[in-house]
Amino acid sequence: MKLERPDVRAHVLRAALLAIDEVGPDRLRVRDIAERAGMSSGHVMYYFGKRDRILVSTLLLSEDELAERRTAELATVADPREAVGRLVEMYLPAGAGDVRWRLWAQIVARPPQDEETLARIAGFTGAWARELARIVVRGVGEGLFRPVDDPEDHAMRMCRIMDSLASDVLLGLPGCDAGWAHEQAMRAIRRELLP
Amino acid sequence: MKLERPDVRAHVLRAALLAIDEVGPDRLRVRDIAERAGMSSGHVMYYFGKRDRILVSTLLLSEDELAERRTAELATVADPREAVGRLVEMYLPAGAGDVRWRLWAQIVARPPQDEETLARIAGFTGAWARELARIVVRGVGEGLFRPVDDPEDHAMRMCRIMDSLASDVLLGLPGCDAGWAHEQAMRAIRRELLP
DNA sequence: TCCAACTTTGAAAGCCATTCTAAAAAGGGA
DNA sequence: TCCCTTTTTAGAATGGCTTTCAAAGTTGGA
Repeated sequence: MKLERPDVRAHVLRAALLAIDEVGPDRLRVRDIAERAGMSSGHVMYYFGKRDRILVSTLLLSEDELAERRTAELATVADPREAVGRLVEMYLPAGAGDVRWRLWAQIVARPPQDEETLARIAGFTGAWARELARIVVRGVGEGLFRPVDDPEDHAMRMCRIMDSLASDVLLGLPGCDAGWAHEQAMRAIRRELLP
Repeated sequence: MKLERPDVRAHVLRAALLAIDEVGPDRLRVRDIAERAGMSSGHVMYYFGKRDRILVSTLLLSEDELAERRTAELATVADPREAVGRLVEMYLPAGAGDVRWRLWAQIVARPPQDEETLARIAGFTGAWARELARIVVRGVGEGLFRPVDDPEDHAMRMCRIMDSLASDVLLGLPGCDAGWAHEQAMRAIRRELLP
């Protein structure tokens, strides 16, 4: 059986996700990926050209998948209050080793240059904010939340606060674990939504 | 003339700051620092042991110095409204290449393990928030700002929003330059302070 | 069946942090 | 001042990892 070019890429990215989970994106060697994908390092390079591009592509994949899971899962939550909690839980890192967030950290430390990738990255954060705004609007409509003057703006600010909380979790600052971050985020969000 | 041990370290860190400004913390080679400090690479390693520790120490130095400049400079600003603007300007990156922020990004991507360093890092962000809170309290006292229920909490949230804005600037997301970040930060802060 | 383009491998090149060796310089105590 | 010990310094050796390369293997179409 033979895999088409895009399939091989996807296969490599899954291997990368696995490998990153085990060794972390900073210590990740091309060989770690190649081993897990069952191919040679040179072969992986043939498909991606640069180690960095593997990381970026992996983040894009991971973020794409999470976005899908997000919309799917949030669709099943009727209560907006609960939906906010669920979104926050999905957005924030599950711990200091959270793959998705460690990838983000890596990308920020060494940002891609090409405009197209940057645009996609911006799109991700925008999508999260819009999703949150949608939930808030629904909650306001149902009289569960206090009206917000600009839901998009509010949502964006909340996502920004969560970004920073995530960063503290990743750093492993004393007392800053996943539960703490969730608590902090919820407090900030509730502050504006509940009187 | 002979430099004492701590002086040599400081000398190296200044060289590092210079070097980082020129090549960026990610591409920074130990040799880049050594050259600029007028010593051999081995010698630099003798003092720091690991390249990573140079980066961490450089961030700590840079952050210490900025904290000093901050308190010095803010003491000269009478109007709290102006002081807030000044603080925001000092906090946020001056551009995508901002040394201090690129160092932060590097540290988050590869966090130090030792508790003492982490505690110092946490201290920095705390100090920023306290400084902002102090200004806000003063402004409230003078009747310039709307009263805030918990100034520390407000300040921390604002700093978090700025962290995330900084990250967008560093990434070089389309439209996210230093001016944009300043504008966004000010809007978020004013939102709660001005009615 | 044969050719041209694409895949795949494993080794070579080159770069860099880190370690090591040995020389040089300081610092004291007699 | 003269040794001896400790610290500092330079520069070369090591080992690991990305990236490049050359050659062998496949595929698909003419």
